[in-house]
Amino acid sequence: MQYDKAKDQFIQAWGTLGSAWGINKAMGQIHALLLITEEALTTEDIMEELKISRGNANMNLRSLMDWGIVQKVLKPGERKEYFTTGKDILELARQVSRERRRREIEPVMRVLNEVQEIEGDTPQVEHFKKVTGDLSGFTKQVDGALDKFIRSDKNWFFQVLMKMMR
Amino acid sequence: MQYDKAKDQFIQAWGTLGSAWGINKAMGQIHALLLITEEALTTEDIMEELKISRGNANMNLRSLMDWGIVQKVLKPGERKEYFTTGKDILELARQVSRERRRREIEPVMRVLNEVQEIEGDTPQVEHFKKVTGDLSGFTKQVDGALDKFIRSDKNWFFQVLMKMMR
DNA sequence: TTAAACTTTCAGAAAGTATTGAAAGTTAAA
DNA sequence: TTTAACTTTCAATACTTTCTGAAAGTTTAA
Repeated sequence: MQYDKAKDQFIQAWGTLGSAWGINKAMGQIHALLLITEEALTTEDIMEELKISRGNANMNLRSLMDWGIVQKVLKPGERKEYFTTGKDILELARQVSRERRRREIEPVMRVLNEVQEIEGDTPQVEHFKKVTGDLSGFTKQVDGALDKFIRSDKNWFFQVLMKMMR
Repeated sequence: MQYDKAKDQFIQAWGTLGSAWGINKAMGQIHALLLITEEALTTEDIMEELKISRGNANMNLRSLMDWGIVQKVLKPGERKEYFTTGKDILELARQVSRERRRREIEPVMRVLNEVQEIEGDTPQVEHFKKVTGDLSGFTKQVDGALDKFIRSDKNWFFQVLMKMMR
């Protein structure tokens, strides 16, 4: 396979994966492009490579920076902003976990706790408490594990995987 | 809090969580409704409770059945179809993991493997191989862990969580 | 200052998704 | 059979998200 074809396939796949998990396709594609490019790129480079508009590129670069997975690089003597992303996959996974935890797990936990404060003792209410309680318990466990992962180093992750396997 | 309010809040939250993870909102809401309802419900019950059309209800019930998390219940002597969902949260998590693995992780792994077959030995190509290789390695690890989880029983899950924590 | 180089914003357009409702299809009792 | 009860499909529409391009904003150098 040729480099250009492989590159394109990877960028498309990363965009599609993003979409399936609720992340803007262009955001995924920009990230993919930065991942496979060693040097930092300008907005124009990205516009040209991905055939997207300036507004689109700018907006998604901001989002990627909000997520903490793309950094701005300023080159001495240059006005233009360059962008790059860390190439450490574990660190990327940690950052994504951190953000999704904050954005999606936390709000759900808040609701689960709130609805537990329900009045009454009909079977209906009991069942509701049971289900949301189970959900809350499970979510807390996952959240705790995620937190551990986020704070962890490389060794910890592989050690856990080893432990899981045996 | 009153039951009706809690119920509504939970249903909305579940729908919103679904959206954030690329799952149709109505699909999430139907699942939430079935979760907190002990008895199986008909399409009409669901239409009425969630104020959605027959087509919408039917379509999303089919999707939930495709995902393997909602079951059809046939009541003797009745023509109508009833629907219900398992109330075991761990089992739900396993089923969702199974499906997302099949639908999203597998295609990405296929692409990552394909693009590794790239020709050339320029620094560009080397870097591409490095990054996609890392990604592939990480994905395989996660996939393996997920597979283990999917096949696991309740005990295994909690044991792993305990191991992670220490 | 002014002007040039660059970034951000945002209204409107396009594309993508979800939803409706009614017609077509299916099934089982009469 | 026929009919009634029910489910599925699907074209049309509504809604949401994404994208564009140009105008407005900002920063730096002259």
